[in-house]
Amino acid sequence: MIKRMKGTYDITDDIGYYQTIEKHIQKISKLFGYQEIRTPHFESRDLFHRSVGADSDIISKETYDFKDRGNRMNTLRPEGTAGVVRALIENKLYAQPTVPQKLYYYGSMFRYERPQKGRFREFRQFGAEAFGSAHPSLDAEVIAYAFTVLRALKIKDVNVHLNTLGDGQSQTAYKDALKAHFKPHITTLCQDCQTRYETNPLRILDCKVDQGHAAMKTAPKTTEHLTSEAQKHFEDVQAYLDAMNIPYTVDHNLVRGLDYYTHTVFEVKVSEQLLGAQNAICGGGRYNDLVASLDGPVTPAVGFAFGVERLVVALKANNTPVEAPYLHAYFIILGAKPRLKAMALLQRLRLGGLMCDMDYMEKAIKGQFKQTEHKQARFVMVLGDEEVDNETIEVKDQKLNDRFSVSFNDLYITLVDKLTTSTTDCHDCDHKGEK
RNA sequence: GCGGCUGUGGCGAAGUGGUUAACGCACUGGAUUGUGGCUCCAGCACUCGAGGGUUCAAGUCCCUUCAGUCGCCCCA
Repeated sequence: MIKRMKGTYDITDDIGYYQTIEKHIQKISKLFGYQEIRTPHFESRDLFHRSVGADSDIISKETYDFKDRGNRMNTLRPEGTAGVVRALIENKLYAQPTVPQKLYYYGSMFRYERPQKGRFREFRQFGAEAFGSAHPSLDAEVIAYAFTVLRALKIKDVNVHLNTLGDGQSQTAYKDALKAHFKPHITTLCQDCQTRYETNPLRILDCKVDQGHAAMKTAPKTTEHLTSEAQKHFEDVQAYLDAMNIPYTVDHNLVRGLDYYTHTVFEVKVSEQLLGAQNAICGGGRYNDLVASLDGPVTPAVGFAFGVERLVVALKANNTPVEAPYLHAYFIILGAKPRLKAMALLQRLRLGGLMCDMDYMEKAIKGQFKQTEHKQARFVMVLGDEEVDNETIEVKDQKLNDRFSVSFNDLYITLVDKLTTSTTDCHDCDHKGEK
């Protein structure tokens, strides 16, 4: 038997969680004025090397690369920002009259990693990017946008961690200061931190092993090396967040793994109880230099990305109700002539907007009734020769535990009437009940 | 790339190296029934992730491998 590839999975019973998430994403994105963009699942390998950073873990050991028959080097996208930026430049979206350009995407990303809770090799991200404005109010809007999505999904216990990396000037000054600070302690740091010292000294700050190390407490803070503009930007972002009542905590140890961030960075975490080790559900920040570094015009930008699988885990732990399979009506068929009639009735009801189904297995009546339970049908009808001859059928209302007879002619209007006047609505469909 | 745990029918889950691999749910057929839902009867794994090995004998021991799961690194 051929099995699915490591780190992939089939969405079957959980489809309701994804549909719920997708529905809310579309709705909230419209509220914030963001338009969907769909870009390819694979891009030139160079794109990711130049955007995410060739030295980053994602590029150095996690990409799916393949050479195609034309000898082109392709890479399955490991994240969404690079492709969106490429599309912005290639399609000259930056020149469009609506500014800033506010875009969102939803789709699969690919990273070659060991799977664990909330982590897969093919996984989905929902992300947003806003281009063209360096104003701190846009940083705050993007964070509010992410926060509102979580609100809509009713995910509790979320915590927005906020930090600034400053502009390029601030970053080099800070990195130098960090290296100078840790240099005398280097031999007492953990193995990972010793390599981090060379590759990315910022990462030493959020090391779990050296958390309690004495040198950690006295380490210089990002804020101490900010230029005055960068400092002002960070304060303004916070002022806008305060004005919008978005809760956050400033976390000076927050650094991010992608190379392109400048100024604001943030992460949304949920409790570890819910998600385990991978409790960062959303990450993002400002990247003012990326568009230019990919040969576009100088274009400041800010964005975020959600891990959809992690949202699903959180939703489940939260017992958030999601859409479940449901039918308005089910026909139980007894014989060939009734089957013919049922097909005709079914088509009419379906065109009228009712979700209907019937037996196709020639099951015994007992088995057919079982199906009505599995498929959660509100109305159940038994269609035999007698019913066909009389053009009348008895309908069982499973919800109100009621039964009544109607002619075939009145069937549709009667069912619609019942669906729209019952005291409870009939799940998520076009026939909402009046409450 | 590294470490822990796990791998028995559609699902859950027993199984001190020794006859025909428990049981529950689900499913199928039948009895009963006011057209099912309760109850009763019957059926449903030549096989224990895969491949080797030890043994008279292996689901049970050993090795290899694959997969799942959780953690490290890193990230969503």
